[in-house]
Amino acid sequence: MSSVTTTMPEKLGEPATRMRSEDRRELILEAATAVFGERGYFGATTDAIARVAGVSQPYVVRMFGTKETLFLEVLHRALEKLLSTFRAALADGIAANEGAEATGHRIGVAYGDLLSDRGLLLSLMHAFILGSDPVIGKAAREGFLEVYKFLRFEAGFSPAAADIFLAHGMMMNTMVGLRMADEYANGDPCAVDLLETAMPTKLDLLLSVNAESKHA
Amino acid sequence: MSSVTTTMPEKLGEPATRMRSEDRRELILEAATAVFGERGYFGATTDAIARVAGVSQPYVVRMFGTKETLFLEVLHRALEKLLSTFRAALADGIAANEGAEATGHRIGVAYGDLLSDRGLLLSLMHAFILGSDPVIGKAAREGFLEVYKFLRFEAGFSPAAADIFLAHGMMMNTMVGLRMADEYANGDPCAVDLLETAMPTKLDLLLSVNAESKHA
DNA sequence: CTAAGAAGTTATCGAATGATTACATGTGCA
DNA sequence: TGCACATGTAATCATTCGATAACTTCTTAG
Repeated sequence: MSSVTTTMPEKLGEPATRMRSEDRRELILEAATAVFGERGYFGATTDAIARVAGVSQPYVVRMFGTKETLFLEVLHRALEKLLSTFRAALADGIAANEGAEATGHRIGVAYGDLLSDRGLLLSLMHAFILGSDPVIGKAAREGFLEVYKFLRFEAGFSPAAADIFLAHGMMMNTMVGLRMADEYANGDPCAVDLLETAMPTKLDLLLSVNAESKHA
Repeated sequence: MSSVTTTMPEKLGEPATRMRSEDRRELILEAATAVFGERGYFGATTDAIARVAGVSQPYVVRMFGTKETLFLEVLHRALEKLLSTFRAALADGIAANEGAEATGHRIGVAYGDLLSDRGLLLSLMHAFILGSDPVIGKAAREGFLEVYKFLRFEAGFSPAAADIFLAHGMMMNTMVGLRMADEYANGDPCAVDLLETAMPTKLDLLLSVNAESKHA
């Protein structure tokens, strides 16, 4: 959930502090999500993931079998978290006895909250544009359709509403991936307009997350 | 412009037919656009690009110096073509004495036409989510802002209109990258809804392009 | 206490990749 | 014609990367 920098570096070389493999697994998945998010599937190395997670490279590989399997696991987790966040927002909206539109807005806000984890949304984005890959592409398509089906059949969005929602989601992801907030900080007035329009109510969050992950 | 498959394979091993280096350069850039689009900056190899272009791998590297320079050149060309296509549409709209809204729609149609080159839009997308890369990220941000400024200050879009336009563009790019049209062909009714809503009037084009690039 | 299993590491391997060098061949111009 | 340059290739190199093997150390059940 929190930034990767919370992980104690463990001074690699000295064995990492012992941990139940289940917990270590979570650390590695978190690290992998961050690294895959920054560099994509091919650009990320198991060694970089291992360093961020504070373990040795072979440990990462052995725990997940292959880099591809690890990526698929990251992708699966990201979609799971996305959908569970959406479902929670939907449940809140229903509990509050809101109309459909208010609940739709609530899910949009929930999406914005996911921005605090750059890696999560960017790993998804990277997967989404690797559709040609026989394995990753298949998983990405299925995942995307799962989200679409949630919007349509659980949240009650019309096709047009789902399209608009997803389009703005892709736009926000792109702003995050571009690190457009850097340009905002640099004072480009266009970047200001762009971000303020594309990320309503979420700009402060994006700026802080962006600054936080700057020392990578 | 046209598909990469139009390039004669040249039966590598036998020297490629002689050509002015300027023309060969275009062939390589076309091949690079396709390969970078499919696999991204890190996933694409200079060897794969060379094979598609019908030349040897060292030739590609020597002509552009480094893979990074080649990618930057591809990125630059893609943005140039995008903007020149938009400017042409804008000029047509002005010549036809249309209102602002009709011209906006015309530019949207022009964007749809760019879908016939998977590589072009997907290379852009790959660049857009590599914002953390010091070199590629910088170029990608500048390029995106250039497009934004065109919409605002040449085409006269409001910030909100530009946001919506770009959001739908990112959505269409994502559909292309996901090869969602495959799922369409597989008969998933949700994929049908999704694509028909996201790519109005462009579905037939997408499906044909997708099918054409299937034998990769 | 001790043996067995769990948690990690070091060492290393083979394949892939970007890059360099040296060489071959075609082409246009004095 | 012949030579200089442009267009290309083959051979090869050093790194990097994912993966495997073999070894160490901690923990815990009996």
